[in-house]
Amino acid sequence: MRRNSEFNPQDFLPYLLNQAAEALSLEFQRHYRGQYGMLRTEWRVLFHLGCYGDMTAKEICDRAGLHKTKVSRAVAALQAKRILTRRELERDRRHAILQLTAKGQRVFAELSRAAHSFDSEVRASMTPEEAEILHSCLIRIAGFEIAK
Amino acid sequence: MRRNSEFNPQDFLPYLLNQAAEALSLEFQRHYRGQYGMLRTEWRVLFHLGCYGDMTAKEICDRAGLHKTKVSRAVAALQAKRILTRRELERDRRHAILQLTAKGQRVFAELSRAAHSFDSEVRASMTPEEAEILHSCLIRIAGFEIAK
DNA sequence: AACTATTGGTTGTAAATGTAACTAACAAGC
DNA sequence: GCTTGTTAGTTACATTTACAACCAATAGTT
Repeated sequence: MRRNSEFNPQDFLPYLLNQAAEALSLEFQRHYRGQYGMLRTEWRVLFHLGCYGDMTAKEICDRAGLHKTKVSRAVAALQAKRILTRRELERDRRHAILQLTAKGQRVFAELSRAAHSFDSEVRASMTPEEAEILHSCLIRIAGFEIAK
Repeated sequence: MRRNSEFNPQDFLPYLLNQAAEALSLEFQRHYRGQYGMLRTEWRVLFHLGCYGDMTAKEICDRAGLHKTKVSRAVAALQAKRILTRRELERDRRHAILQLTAKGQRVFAELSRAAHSFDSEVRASMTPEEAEILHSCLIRIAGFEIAK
């Protein structure tokens, strides 16, 4: 059995990051998925609207680093689920402001609470210093900016 | 414009982790993708065989936390590309040991070098202490263990 | 006004993925 | 030997995603 001791997948940051992201997402999905049968992208859109307030699909794309087709379909799905509504601007009829419905806001509030408590749970397994460093490193790495 | 100041997507670890992972993967893809037209899963399988030596598909699944169908398809693709061969065990004909070909080893060596230098590049943007903490946190988080 | 470019967004289609059902080889109990 | 169970791996199908082509509204140029 050949063996290459020089390098280990766990030492390769993109790989490790992927594993960690997947594990954590999966873990969290047990909290929210199934609840409303929503897709990850739909959650993201909801989340952005909830956190930052009404905005156009384009703005969501830019902020979340999502492709416009993904957002387009997520918005359509959320609209069908009565989570959000679109209001066309008469100033420029290409734009449409997306806005959470009352139901959407309820769902967001619930999700946001779940996310918050999940986060503190994870953080509880680290020292404050570790949490701080992890956070800042990830922010920096994420800042490589997915331009799509 | 409504605004929820309590919570910010960037503070939600699964989200941030995802963003970071995606950004870094995308960045690295410029180094390896296109070169051989390999899919991420294929790259992973290759990587595991290269790092840990010959093994069965099952072992790759366990080690890499990948579903068997994914591995199955990746192996078929890699076989078609003459990156690896399968040798059935006569002891138990359900198993087949996967083994990199000479070409596979060349490709692995090349990618491994690229991965290594990419990694040091990323690490160069942090202090050794940060790198150490980031690594250990991610290992711990990834350890939530994707059982699939 | 007419012509082109750009922007916001959607749709069509092919590739990738997840899930479940399946096959084949072996193992264990009777 | 025959039934039942388990394991390694594949296949089939439905869902998701990526990518490109597209459309409609506006901006910019002549």
